[in-house]
Amino acid sequence: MATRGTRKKTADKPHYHHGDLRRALLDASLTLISEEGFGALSLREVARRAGVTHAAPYRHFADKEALLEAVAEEGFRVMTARMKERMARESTPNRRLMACGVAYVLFAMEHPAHFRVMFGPHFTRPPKLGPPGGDTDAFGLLVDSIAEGQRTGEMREGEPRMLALTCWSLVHGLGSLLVDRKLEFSGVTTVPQAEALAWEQTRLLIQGLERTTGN
Amino acid sequence: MATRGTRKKTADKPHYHHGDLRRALLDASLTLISEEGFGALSLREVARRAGVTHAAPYRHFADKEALLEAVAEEGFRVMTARMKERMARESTPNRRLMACGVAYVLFAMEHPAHFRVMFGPHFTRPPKLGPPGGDTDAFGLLVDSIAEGQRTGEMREGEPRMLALTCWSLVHGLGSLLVDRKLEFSGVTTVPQAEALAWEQTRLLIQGLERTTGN
DNA sequence: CCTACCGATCGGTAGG
DNA sequence: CCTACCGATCGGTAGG
Repeated sequence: MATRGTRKKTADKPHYHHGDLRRALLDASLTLISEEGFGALSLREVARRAGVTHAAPYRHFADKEALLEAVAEEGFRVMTARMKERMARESTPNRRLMACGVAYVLFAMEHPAHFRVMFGPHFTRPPKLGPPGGDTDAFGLLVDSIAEGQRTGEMREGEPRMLALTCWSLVHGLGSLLVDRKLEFSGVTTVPQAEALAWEQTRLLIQGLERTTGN
Repeated sequence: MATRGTRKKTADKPHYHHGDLRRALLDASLTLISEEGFGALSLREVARRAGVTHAAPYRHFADKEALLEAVAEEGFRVMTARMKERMARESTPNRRLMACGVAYVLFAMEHPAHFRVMFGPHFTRPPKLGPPGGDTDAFGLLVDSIAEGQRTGEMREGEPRMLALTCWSLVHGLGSLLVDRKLEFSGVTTVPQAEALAWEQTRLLIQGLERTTGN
C-alpha cells in the first residue's frame, strides 16, 4: 500500500494517505466484498478499511450506488481488455470465440467482487454500459467474433446477436457458478481447473452435443 | 394488507394467523425479495409483513439462514418437479434435455426469489442438496437425460457429468441474466420471450455453433 | 406469540 | 478530511 502520496506540505501526522483516497476506497470495497460477501458492504466499513472516517467517502462518491457504479465500470473495462488480449493470441474465429469466453470465466474467478457488482441485482439506475466498440463493450466483442466466423464460413448461419447471447449465457452461467462456489461438489475450485472447464464448455457449444457423422 | 394502522391497542386487534405462520413467513420472504431485492431481507421486515412481532419468527426458524435454507430447499423441490413435468411431455432424449433446460430458465423467471436464494452467495453452511435421485436432485435429471441420449446414440460420447455441467452453465447463465434483468437491452422481458430464448439456446448447444455439412 | 430491551451498525448531514 | 450527531434498523434475548 502506502501509495507514495505526493505530499506537498503539512506536518507528518499519521493522518493517512492520500494521494488517492478514491482508489483506496475502491480497493477496500473489492476486498471487503471478496472476503465478507456483498452483504457486508457498507460505506462505513469501506471507510474504516481505507483508514478514514465514515464521512470521508462522500467527498468522492455521492452515495453507495455511485461507488458501485465505479466498481462496475472498472470491471467492464478490465474484462473487455482481458478478452481482447486472449482473442489476439488466436488465429481462427472459432478459437477467438472460445478464448473470449474463457477470458470471461477467468475474469469472474479472478475478480469475483467486480463480477458480482457488475451483474448483481444492485443498481436502481440504468446499468450504463459503455458505447458499442468502446473499451467496456464486452458483448460487442462476442458479436463481432461470431460475425467474423460466419463470414469465413466457419460458423453456422443465424442472427449474430442471438448466437452471441447463447455464448454469453454459457460463460455467464459458468462464471456465476464458480464465483458462488456451486461447483465445489464437482471438485472445481482452482483457476487452472476453471480455465480447463471453460475451454471444454466453449468447445462443446461450438461443436454441439449432438452426435455428428464426422466427429 | 389489512394493516389498519390507526387502530388502537384495543381488544379487536387483527391478531393474524395462527394457522401457518411458518408458511406466511416464507411467503413474506419471497415477496420481499422479489419486490425489494435480497438486500432488503431482514427477519424483522419479514415478521412485519407476516403481521407478527419481530420475535415471533424465532419460534419457527433459528435464525435468518435457517429461513433461507427452507426457501432454498423448497426452490429445489419445485424446480425439480417442473423439470420432470416438462421432460415427461417429450419423446426423445434431445427434446427431454432441452425441456429440462427450458424448465430451469422458466423457474428462474417465475420464482426469482427462490432462484436468488438457491444460487446466491448466502449460506455459511454447506448448501445441503437433496440426495441423488431425490425430489430436489435437479442436476441428476440433467445427467440422466444425457446418459440416456448417449445410450440411444442420439448424443455425443463423453463424461455425462461434464456434458451436464455444460448444459447447467448455459441455462444457469440465461436464468441469472433474466432474473437480474441484464437482457432488457435485447428486448427480452416476458416469460414467453424467455421461453423462446431458452428453446433456441438449448437447441444451439445440442446442435453446436459450428457449421456442419448436413445442416 | 408478545412486550421490552440490549448493543451495534447503518446512511447521511452539519459544520468546521 | 474530521468530529459529532441524527433517526432508523438490525439480530437477538429475557421473560412471560
